[in-house]
Amino acid sequence: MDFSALAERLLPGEYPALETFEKRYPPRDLPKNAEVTRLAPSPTGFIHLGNLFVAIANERIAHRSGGTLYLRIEDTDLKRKVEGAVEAVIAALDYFDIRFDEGAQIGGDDTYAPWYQRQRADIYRAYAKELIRRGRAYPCFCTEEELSALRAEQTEKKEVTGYYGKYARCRNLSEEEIYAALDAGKPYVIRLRSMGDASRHFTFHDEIKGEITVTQNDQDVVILKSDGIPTYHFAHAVDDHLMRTTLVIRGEEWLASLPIHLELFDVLGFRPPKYGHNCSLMKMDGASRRKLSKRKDPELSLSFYRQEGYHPFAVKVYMLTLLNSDFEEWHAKFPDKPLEEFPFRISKMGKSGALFDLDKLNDISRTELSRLSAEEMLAFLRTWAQAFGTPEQQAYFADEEYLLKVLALCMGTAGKKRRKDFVTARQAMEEIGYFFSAYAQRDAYGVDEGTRRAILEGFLATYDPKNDAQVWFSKVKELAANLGFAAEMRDYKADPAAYKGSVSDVAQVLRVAVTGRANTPDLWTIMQILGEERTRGRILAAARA
RNA sequence: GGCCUUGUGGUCAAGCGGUUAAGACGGCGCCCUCUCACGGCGCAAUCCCGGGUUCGAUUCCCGGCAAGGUCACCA
Repeated sequence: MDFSALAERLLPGEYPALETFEKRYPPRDLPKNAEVTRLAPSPTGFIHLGNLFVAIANERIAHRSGGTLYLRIEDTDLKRKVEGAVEAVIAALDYFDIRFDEGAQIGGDDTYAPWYQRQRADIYRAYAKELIRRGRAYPCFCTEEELSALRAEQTEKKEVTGYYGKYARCRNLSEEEIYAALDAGKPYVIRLRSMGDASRHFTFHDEIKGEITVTQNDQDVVILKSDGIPTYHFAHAVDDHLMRTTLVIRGEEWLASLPIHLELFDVLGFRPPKYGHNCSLMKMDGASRRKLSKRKDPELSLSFYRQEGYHPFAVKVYMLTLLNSDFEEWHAKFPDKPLEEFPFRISKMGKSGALFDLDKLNDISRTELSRLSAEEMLAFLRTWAQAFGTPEQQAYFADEEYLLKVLALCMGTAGKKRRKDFVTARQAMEEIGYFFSAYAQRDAYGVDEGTRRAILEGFLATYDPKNDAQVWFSKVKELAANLGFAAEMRDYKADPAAYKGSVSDVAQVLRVAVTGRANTPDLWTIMQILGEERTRGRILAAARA
């Protein structure tokens, strides 16, 4: 068969010689061990936690090694295209400090552009044409129906499904048959003529998984779809070669198609990049674990963390904790060092899928937020409240001096003991609500009505906002003693039966009256912040209730 | 079902032939204490199963089993 003629018929016209691509996209001039990595999302605009997970790994490795991270858009499937998606992806990653050096909408070095695969159609076709010329690719006229019938037949016979070997009908079409089909205007795809044997295994070194056993590919995969646009597999081989990617870190769902990619690199005469297949994030679903799914799990969406008000830094710390097993220890040891200084290593990445643990994230969030100054916290809360807070919460920012005092109390004084009251911005805003408005909740006073009134009225009788904490508390103790409560905790503990309760019960009544809560930070300070008028008002109201 | 990957407490995990099998989260208890939070101390809880190899296996080998992934003109 005259393959050159066939190639001309299938992909007519002049295409650049393949060497011109090699010249146009020369090897990169980078330091010895620098890695070139990339993120290659499809333009759905939806970027989830799993993407972030892989993105952080790619970013860290590229930049730790003095290499390059670029953004390529895999828009070969029109159905996935969403307007504004690329900007959304860039913004979402930027929120977590992931910056690209070049790529779609980045504006860096554009030597390796275009970054949208649709704009590279001619490049893929040039390579496909060459493959046809060499007899390593061929047109396939099978229809979708025929293909699914084939699949059904294979399933029935318990054989491996797919287009391969004797099942690859169009692989051995005669010249006459091909041209007849072409003349009849039948639609077709271009398939790879695989030379592999699926019964043969070889070992492959994966940067994350180590030595793995892989079978050869024998599938005659589609490389050019009927619209002349390449499939992922083909575009991956061509682009990652031409864009001079050195390391591909991707989700382990790609591991199964690795043999295809390796054969493609081989038939194209390219040297494949190094690969690292990253385990995916899992979630507990009943008794079994499964991959996080965007339909079922709101916490997979990055917008979830924004809406809840998780600090991006905390999310990043958590991701890093899962990504590199020794990160947590390093971060605990050097909490003030920038994350960029952590010696991130691909060899430290885990081999098995980690279960996403919200408890752990919350703990990290608490710790990271507690490290913020009150001013930083305020700025963080303000940004969140503007987008997601209630109008009432937004009004908290009218008096920032007051808010600052509240935050300083809830976070502890810098340098001294830190509190960890805040997990997320949303929760923090709710937490401090009682400083601003009549609290919605009212926890139990823990004493009978008469006692409550006696405590409240007794407190009011000697309350003086000018008293310092010591004096204030000694008055509370005195009040406790007068009403039959133990003024000292140890007295109470020594002989509980001798008292109605302890000073803590008295304080509890005051606390609930003023804040509505059984648990708050230091009560004296709360009264100081609220001021005399509000404090008296609340206690009075509680005494009369 | 075929193929691939993975299997250390509830979760994340150190570990690489000999350990009282780290640490963190969560749980529980105690201390501190006006409550909470912080902090400190402590407790419970783990090497998937069966065979080998070896003086000795969590660690190496083989076989099960379980879980996950994948089998498109989607990426």
